[in-house]
Amino acid sequence: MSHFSNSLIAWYEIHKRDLPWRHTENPYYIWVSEIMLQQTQAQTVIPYYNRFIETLPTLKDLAFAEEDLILKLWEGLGYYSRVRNMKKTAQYILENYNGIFPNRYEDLIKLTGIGEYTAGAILSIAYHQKWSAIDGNVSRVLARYFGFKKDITLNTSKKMLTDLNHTLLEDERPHLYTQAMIELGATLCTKHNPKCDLCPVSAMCVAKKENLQSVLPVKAKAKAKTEKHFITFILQDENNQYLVQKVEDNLLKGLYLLPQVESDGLSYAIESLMDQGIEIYYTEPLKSYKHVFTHLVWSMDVYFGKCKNSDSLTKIDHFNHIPMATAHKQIIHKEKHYGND
DNA sequence: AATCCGGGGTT
DNA sequence: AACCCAGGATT
Repeated sequence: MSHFSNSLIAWYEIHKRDLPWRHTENPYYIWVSEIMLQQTQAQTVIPYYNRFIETLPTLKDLAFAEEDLILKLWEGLGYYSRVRNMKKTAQYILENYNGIFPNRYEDLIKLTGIGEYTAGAILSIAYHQKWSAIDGNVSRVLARYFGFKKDITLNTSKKMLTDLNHTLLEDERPHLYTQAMIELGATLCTKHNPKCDLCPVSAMCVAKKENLQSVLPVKAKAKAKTEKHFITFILQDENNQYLVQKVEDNLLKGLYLLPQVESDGLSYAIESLMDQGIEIYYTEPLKSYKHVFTHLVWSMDVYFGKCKNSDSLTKIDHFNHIPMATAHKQIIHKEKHYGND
């Protein structure tokens, strides 16, 4: 047992945040929390986690849930394939493991949506097994503590960081070690302005000693975003029902969007919708909006429109009951004087 | 190895 | 505006 993990865990037990998934070791709940926490801050996850396990308290409930329901529970969290993969994996565990969540790495790593980090997190946190779980927080702590100066996103670096982590990971309390490393990265060893004066392991930290906190970890720069321009409609038919379209492409798959056409001008957009059987006979310009994704920016000129009745798209009375993409949910909210919620 | 996949928060 | 977040799948 290392001095490092002793100091780290002692600090963790005093200063850890009270998070809902820390009141359970049920592997189903730990799994739900870990998937939600992928690329998502803990404070954002809390209300989503509570609502999700209240609505779907068992793995079997998730396996049998409708896709519109699970996407509605995920609405606004992003990376929607996470929850579609969870349903698929819940069905797989029900059929192949009799509904018992697997507890071996070679089984977990085969499950859709579970990678090296999440497998390690479930094994260490739910099953108290000695497995590394290297996320962004842990990478940053390790890179600083050991003075690791290579790009941490390289595959070779990930292996080296896993080895370094194993030199610190103790046998007896892997569940506390894993969460403590993450907690340290999330609350003290942050990207900007790390609180080294409060850190339980600052004495031997290379970054602290050499004043490299703002240099480490080294990471490649992100690619520039491309921009796409759309004509977007809040569209009502002659029964005053709104029209929406379910996404079938990968981006936002399974969610609903307002009808929109990638175009610079209104006339082309109206023609394009006409080709899909949507006959627009009135339009009125509203505002323009921007929505930023990870690798993409949508700029949208929004119009209110009226169209003849058609069976081409999905008709709804209001937008509250379907999983809407945030890019359009925010437009609906800002333009609510057009009768929608 | 590079790219895709969301949305919110911080600096 | 740039970067990050309890990352994983696909190509």
